[in-house]
Amino acid sequence: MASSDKLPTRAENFSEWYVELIQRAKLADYSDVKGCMVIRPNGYAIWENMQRVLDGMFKETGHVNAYFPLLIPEEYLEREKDHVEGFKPQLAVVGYAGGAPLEKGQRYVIRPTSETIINRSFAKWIQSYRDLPMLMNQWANVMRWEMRTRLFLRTTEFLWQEGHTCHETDEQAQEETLRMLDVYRTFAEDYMAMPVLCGQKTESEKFPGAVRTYSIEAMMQDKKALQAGTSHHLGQNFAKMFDTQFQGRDGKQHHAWQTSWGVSTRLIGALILTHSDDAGLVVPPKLADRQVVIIVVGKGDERTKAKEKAFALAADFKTAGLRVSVDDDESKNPGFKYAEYELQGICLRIELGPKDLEKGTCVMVRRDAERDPAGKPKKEFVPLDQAVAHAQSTLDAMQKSLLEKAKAFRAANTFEVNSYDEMKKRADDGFLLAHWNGDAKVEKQIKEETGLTTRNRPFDLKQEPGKCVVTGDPSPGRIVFSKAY
RNA sequence: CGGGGAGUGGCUCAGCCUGGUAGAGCACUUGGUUCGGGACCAAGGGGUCGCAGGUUCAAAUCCUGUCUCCCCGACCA
Repeated sequence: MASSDKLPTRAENFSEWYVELIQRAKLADYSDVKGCMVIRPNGYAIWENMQRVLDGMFKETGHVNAYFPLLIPEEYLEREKDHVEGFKPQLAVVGYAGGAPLEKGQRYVIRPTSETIINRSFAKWIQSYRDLPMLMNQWANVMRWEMRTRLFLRTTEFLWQEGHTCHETDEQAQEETLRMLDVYRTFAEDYMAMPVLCGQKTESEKFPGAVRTYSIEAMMQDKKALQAGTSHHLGQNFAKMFDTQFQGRDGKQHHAWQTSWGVSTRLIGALILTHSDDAGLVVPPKLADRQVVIIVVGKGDERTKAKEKAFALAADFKTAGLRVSVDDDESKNPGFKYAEYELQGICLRIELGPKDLEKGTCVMVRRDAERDPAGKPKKEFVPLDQAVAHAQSTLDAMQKSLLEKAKAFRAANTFEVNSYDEMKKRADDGFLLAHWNGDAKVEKQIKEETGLTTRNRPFDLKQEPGKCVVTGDPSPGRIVFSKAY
């Protein structure tokens, strides 16, 4: 088969590699609706695994799921000044329904996020401090009109979860905001094998209507940053606009302190951009839809025997809790299948053929195995009776190794910069840790002149005073600058 | 939204300049031979040429508009 069947390499054209990989691995497809995508079974399966894990984590931290309407009265959004200002350019509005135009005041926006409509309900449900905290989450689709879209990373409609909580005090809301940020960090690192920087966003980068916004920021393989999740302390901003009040322990009425937090199908984009290679998709075992595929090799009687073994082996894998399938399709050559399963990101490939039957072994190939100069990955010959145990330990090792590799990559592409010149020179080099005086105008100037934006001020970055790289003004500590998605 | 590129069977593209009844490779279907890194032979199926107007006896081809995708910017998860 010709080279046209290969993906463009990351070095050749990173964007094209990304787009083609998604389509060839059958993760998603374009639709006829501008800016919207179809998530195909291979992609949706990853999302389902993410949902399952995250939902479990939300439940463990005391949250319950609910569902609120897709359509929000236009007027609700207008109540919170920053909120409407922030979202106005991205709204899709329903202005025609039931066969007739809707008057202003009757129109609906398709939710870009649900703080407003959820507060209408919270206001009814909360009377006393005894009703608090109220810890809720919804899995939903949202719509934000975008100028430029990219599969998974930015689409007009996307799937996400949005957590919304109410608390008695500022401190409790703050705790919740950070607790959920930490849940996101755990998920990113332990499941996605994607290291993230947890920290606070600047004023200009915060959520419209929030008091403070925190984010997890990851570094993609092209060294650009990706905001992978956000957690907001909303203060009493929405509570005041929607009268979300409770009678406190002091007998007086108080507005609730609120938080909201979300991650979206963008995480799938993050996963791809973090781990995948020139052969195709790489998915960490914990999130992979199919962890193991057993490919039957051979012909005639030998093939029949290999097939029997393969199904027996698959049954053992299933018993051990692994997600496995057998491929005994005779119309495709093994070589084709190897390439195809690499493209689709199956974590572990097992080859089972005549030579194995003779020796009582099978061949195992890790998706992230080292490759020789010809591009062939390293193969392991494993006795059949050790196959399950070996596969399990291999998948564990792969999960760890992906995280380590991503960590090393980030470390190798993170730099302290001490002058504006240096910052300009290194603009495309990754994460730049620089002093900045905190002035939004300077932040904007840097963005316009270099394309660099502030990502966040990481909690674990030691804050030592210094001088702003642009103005020379005092700076409380370094903040992360980077080009970003 | 600005600059650049592209839309022709599922995919990659030729044909367009110079209008005349739509092609190739891959993929797909069937049969056979193969099978440990993208197999081969044979026979088949599949396209209102992105969409809408216009010019013309005649439009994939010329003109106008429009939509979508890709790349580079501005806005954003």
